[in-house]
Amino acid sequence: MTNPQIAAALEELAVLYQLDGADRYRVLAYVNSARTIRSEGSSVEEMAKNGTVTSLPGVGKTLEEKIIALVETGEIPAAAKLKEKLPAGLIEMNRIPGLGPKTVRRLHDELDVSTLDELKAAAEAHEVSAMKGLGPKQEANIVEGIERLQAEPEGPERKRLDEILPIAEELVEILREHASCEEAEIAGSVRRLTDTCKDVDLIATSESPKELATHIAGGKPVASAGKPSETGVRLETHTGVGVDVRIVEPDAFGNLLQHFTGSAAHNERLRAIAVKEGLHVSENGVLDDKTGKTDLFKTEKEVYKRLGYDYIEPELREQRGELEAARDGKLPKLISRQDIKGDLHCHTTLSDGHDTLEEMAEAAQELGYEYLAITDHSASHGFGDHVTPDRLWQRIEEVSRYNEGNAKSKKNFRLLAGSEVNIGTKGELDYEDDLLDALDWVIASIHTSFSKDEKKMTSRMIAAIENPLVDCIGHPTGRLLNKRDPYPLNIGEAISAAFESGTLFEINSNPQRRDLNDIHARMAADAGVGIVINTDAHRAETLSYINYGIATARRAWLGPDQVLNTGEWWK
DNA sequence: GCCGTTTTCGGCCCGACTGTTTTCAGTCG
Repeated sequence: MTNPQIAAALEELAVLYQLDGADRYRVLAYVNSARTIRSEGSSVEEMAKNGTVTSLPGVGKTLEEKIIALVETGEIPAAAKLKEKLPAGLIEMNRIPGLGPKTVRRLHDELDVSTLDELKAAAEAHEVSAMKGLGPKQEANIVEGIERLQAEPEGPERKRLDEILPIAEELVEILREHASCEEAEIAGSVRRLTDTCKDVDLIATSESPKELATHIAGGKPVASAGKPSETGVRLETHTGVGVDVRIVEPDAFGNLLQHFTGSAAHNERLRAIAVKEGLHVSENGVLDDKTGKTDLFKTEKEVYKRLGYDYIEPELREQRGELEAARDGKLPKLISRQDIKGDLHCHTTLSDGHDTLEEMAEAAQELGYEYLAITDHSASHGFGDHVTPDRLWQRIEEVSRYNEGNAKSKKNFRLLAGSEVNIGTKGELDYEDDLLDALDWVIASIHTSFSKDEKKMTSRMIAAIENPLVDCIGHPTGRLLNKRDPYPLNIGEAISAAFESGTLFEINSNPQRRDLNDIHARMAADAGVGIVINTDAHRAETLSYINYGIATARRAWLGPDQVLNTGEWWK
């Protein structure tokens, strides 16, 4: 059972407890433990079985028991029991925006409704607005919410960062162009550069906030807008992205930016620690119990300093140890775009790429790189764009001639002859050893047979890792964001094997992949596995995807020393 | 349900908004 599956089961139990009227802090304990488990790199199932799961923060004796029952029997007894008592429809009702567990429970008890259809019928018969504390607006909201839920049962999909970032940047420019706008920034998960984002948070300072809110509401990308107010406005773009714009007075810009950048978990921990020191942190400032005074700060750096921390980069604010590190002066120096000296994974017209070897080389030099590995697909790629051994031998010659030409003109740039070879179902590669040996650089990737079980996939992967001719594993888990789950793989075992054999792992920068992800990349680097950040570009323009890979590396706490293509070509 | 330099019980982050109410509970981020 994967960590996200365990987390989902605990979240469901939290909702069930909530509907059952449990103490809110008990509910919170389940929500928090689910969050911890979701961002844990090691297998929580294994931790539960070997008795170490209580080492996770927020997981105690009771949760340990429940997790063990879950991984052994597939369900948590307490959840099964509550499900007998509370119809499944109640969990669905809880997903109606604006409707929480308290109201859902009252609707069930007082109107005897157990399904979405029954609730909708009751609302349409105006039974809801007849209840104490509920009125016509709630009733209309319920009908609308049910219709939306039935049309789109999964709820709105989170957008990938590359789909949402350009919109956020366009909107923040529209804020900045207004005369009354002093400062405007992207906040929220977009600023933390997460893989996917639910919506866009923008913050700004202005002496005429309502005017600024009205201005952004009339922006070109905006399809609809709520009522602009003194504190901001809520928008929806033509592409269906929700946008929250928050505006405050200029003096509190640092507090506001810190607050709305999140993550929620980071801020909750930050505030909990502050309370012990008599400080209360919010978007409106830092209140000191001793003096009764609230301090406002123009920059985030000052906010963190006031609370006793070094400045924490947004990508690190995920409640993964960054607060402790910032207090002890032990935050890592993160990698940045300027550190990257070359790209070690791209495709040309030889296989399925759009541009020629020369065009890719040209683009790499424009990015200031010193080297670029040409890694077209291998002999069994299929789709009519496989590369035969003969053709790859020729390609090695072409690369060599290109480099000779460059040497004459004294350019500090070279191409590397490489390949992205397929890992077969038993871990075998699809070129002969002498050809692989003649290449400068070999990436091995899994492109077929994703549905084998974890044991088979792991041993297949480890066979490739242990092959001395393999330099690097490409997109190691095979996921496609919002499209395809990672194949089953024991990442911990793969990391150990890679460390033993000196094989590198790739962070694939394609924004649909970002694979390794932040959690696994941090795990691999902590275990001493070398990381390379590649784009897997299939055309010259997409060499710029490197920024997404760097974002993942930063979220993984990586510095330039842990990423090999920050130095000159080493082989 | 978890946790501990306010320790084994009594706390547990913060504020805005909404819809319903005349002071607030519930929901959300």
